[in-house]
Amino acid sequence: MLKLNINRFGEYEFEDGITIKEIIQALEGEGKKIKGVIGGVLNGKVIDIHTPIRESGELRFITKKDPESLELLRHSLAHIMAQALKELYGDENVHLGIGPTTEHGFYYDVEIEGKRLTEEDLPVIEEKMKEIIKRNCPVERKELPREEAIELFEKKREIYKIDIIKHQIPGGEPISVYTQCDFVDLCRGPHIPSTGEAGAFKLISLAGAYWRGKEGNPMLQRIYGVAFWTEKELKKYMNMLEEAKKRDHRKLGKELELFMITDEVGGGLALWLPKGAVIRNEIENAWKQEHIKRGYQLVYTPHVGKEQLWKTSGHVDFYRENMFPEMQIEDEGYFVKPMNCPFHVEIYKSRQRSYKELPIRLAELGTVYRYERSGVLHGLMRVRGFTQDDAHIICREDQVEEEIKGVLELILDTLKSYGFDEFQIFLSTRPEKSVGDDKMWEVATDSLRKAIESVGLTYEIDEGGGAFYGPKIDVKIKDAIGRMWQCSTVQFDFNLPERFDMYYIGEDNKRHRPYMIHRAIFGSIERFIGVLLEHYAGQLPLWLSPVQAKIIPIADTHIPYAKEIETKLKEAGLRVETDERNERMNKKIRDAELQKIPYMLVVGDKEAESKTVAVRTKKKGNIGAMPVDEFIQRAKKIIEEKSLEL
RNA sequence: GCCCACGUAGCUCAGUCGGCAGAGCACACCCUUGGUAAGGGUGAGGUCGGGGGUUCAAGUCCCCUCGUGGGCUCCA
Repeated sequence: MLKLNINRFGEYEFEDGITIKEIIQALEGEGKKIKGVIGGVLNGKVIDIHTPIRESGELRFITKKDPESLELLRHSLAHIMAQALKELYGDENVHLGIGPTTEHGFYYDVEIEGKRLTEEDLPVIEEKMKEIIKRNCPVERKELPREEAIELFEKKREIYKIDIIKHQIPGGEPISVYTQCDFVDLCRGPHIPSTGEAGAFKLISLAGAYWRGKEGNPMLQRIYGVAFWTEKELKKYMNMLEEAKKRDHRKLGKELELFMITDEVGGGLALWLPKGAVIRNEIENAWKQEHIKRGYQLVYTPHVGKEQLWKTSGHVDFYRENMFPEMQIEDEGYFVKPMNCPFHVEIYKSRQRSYKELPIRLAELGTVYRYERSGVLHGLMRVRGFTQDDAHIICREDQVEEEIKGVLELILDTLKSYGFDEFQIFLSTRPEKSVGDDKMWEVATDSLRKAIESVGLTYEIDEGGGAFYGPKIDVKIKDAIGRMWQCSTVQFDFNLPERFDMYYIGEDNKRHRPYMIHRAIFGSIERFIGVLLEHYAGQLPLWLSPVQAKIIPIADTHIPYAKEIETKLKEAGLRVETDERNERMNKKIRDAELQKIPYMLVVGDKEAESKTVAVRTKKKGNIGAMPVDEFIQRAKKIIEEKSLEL
C-alpha cells in the first residue's frame, strides 16, 4: 500500500502501481470535482496520468496552468513529430534516437534512410504534426517485459531504441512504451493524455548530433522545436528570439565599430577597433583601481613559457588538448600560455615568504590562448585568445574564510556596478578523483559556503562537481532578456602548491603549505563585453560609451563654435566628436542616434551667442539649452557614479 | 573535427528557367546652409569566398576547398 498526500485532498492510501487517472476516478467516486488535470508532480518529479505510482509521498495534480505541465506538452510534441516523420517518410525508414524536452521546447534525433532533411521540410512536418494533433489520438502507456520490448523494436527496426534497452536501462527496471494511434515509442514519459491537448509549437532548426553525443557514432539528424500551451506564449518567445538577434554582440560590434574577427588573422582572435578599445580600457582601468583598493598587487607575465614549467604545473599532461602546439627555440620547447597560474606561482616563489606577508593577492589581466575546435567559436563569447581578469590569492588556513568573503564581495560589487543584479550561485564540492587531504577540502568548502551565506544569497550545490584540485563557486548573471551567463569563478587549488612546492615560514619557524585561491570576476574580458553589449542592447552607460557626446553644428558657420566647445569638453576629460559633415542637422542627429551616442549637443546661432549647448539625450530627446560648464558638471557626475541616467 | 544552412560592392541584401552583375546605405565631388531621427544631383566602387568540371554560355548546375552561422551535455 502507498500513502499519498494529495494537495487539497489530503492523505489517501492506494494500491501500489496506481495511476493518476485511477486516483481521479476514485476521488470523483467520492463526489469530488476535479477538472483539467493533465499530470502530476510526485515528490518533485513530473509524471503523467498513466504513470504507475510506486512510492509514497507528496502528489500534486497539475493543469495547463502549472509550469511543470510544459514538460508533458513538449515531450509529447517530440513524439508527435516522430510520428509525423514516420508517416511522411515511411515507418521502416525512420529510426528514432532520443526525443527529450529542452528549456523552451523539444528535439528528436532521428535517422531517415534515403532522406536528408532541409529547412524546407520543416513546414511539411509541422503540417503533418497538426494533422496528428487534430486526430486527437489517445496516449497510452504500457509496460513490457524486456524480451518483448526488444522483439517489438526489432520488428520496427528501431536500432537505437534497442541500443537504449540493452545498454541504458538496468536489468530489473520495467520497460515502458507509449502509443498514440499507430505510433509506438520506447519512452519513460511523461505525456499529455491525448494528442489533441497539444498546444502551440514551431519547428525552428535542424542540426546534426552524434548518437549518444559521441564522435565516431553515427550522426543523426536533430530537429529542434519550441512549444508552449498558447499561441500567445509562442509568439512572445519568438519575439524574444528576434530581440536577442537584434542585440547580438557580433552585429553590434560591427555596427558600432567595436571589434572585428577576420579570417585573415584567424578564427577566434579578436581585434579591438578604437571604439571598442575605449570600452575595454575603461573596464580594465576600473578593474585595476578596484583591485589596488582591495589589497591586490598587479603583475605582468609573458605569453609563453618553457615546457618544463607546464610539465611541473601538470598542464602538459592534463590540459594539452586545449593548448596551442609546442614551439622549439634553441632546442627548448615552449608553450603559449593557456593560463596565468604557473607564472603567478613563480612570482610567489621569487623569494622566501613569511607568514606575516600573507595573504598575497596577485592580479593580472592576462591574455591566454586556448585551442578551441573551430566549430565552437562564437563571436567574443567563445574565442581562442582572451584576457582573463585573473588573480591568485595565497594565504594561511586561518585567512581562508576572510579571503573568500572578500572575493565574493568584490565579485558582487563589480557585477552590480555593470547593472547586473540577479545572480545564480553554484557551489561545487569534492569529486571522486581528487588531490589534497580531507581537512583542506573541508576548510575550503566550508569557507565557500560561509561566504555565500554571509552575503545573504541562495545557492545550489553541485555535489562532486568540483575540479580534481579543489572546490569552487561559480556565479552566473542574468541579462536584460533573462539569459544566464557564467562569469565569475572562485576556485581552490590544492594541486599547484604541491607541484611547485610552495611554502611559507610560519611562526613556528617551519615550512607550511599555503592555500591557493584562483579567481576571476569577468572570466574573460572579451566575453564579458559581449554579454554587456547584449545586456544593454548596445546602449552602454555613459562612462563606457566610446563617444559620450556628439557636437552637431547646425550649419557650417557654427563649426568654429563647435570646435571651441569640443576643446573645452575634451579638456574636461569627456570623449566628444564634432560632426562637421555637410549634412542637415536632422541627418546628424539620426546618425548619432543610430550610433547610440548618449548626448547630442546641437549648436547654432542662439547657442554660440549665449555660450550654451542645446542638449539632446538618446533617451529623452531635447532637454533644452544649458551653459557648457553646466553640461560638463552633469556629465561628469553621471560618469563618476557609473549611472545609467543621462 | 562532424551534420545542416549560408558566402554577390565597405555594410545590408536582391538576382526568376543558365543568356550583358543590381538596389539601399556608406564613400567622393557638386548644389544646398538648415533648429531636434534620412535635402538634392553626379560619380567611383565587383577575381559573385577560392579551385576544378559540365555547357556555345555559369553568380546560377556538379565536385573539391576555405570561411561564417546554428547544432553536436541536458538520459527511452
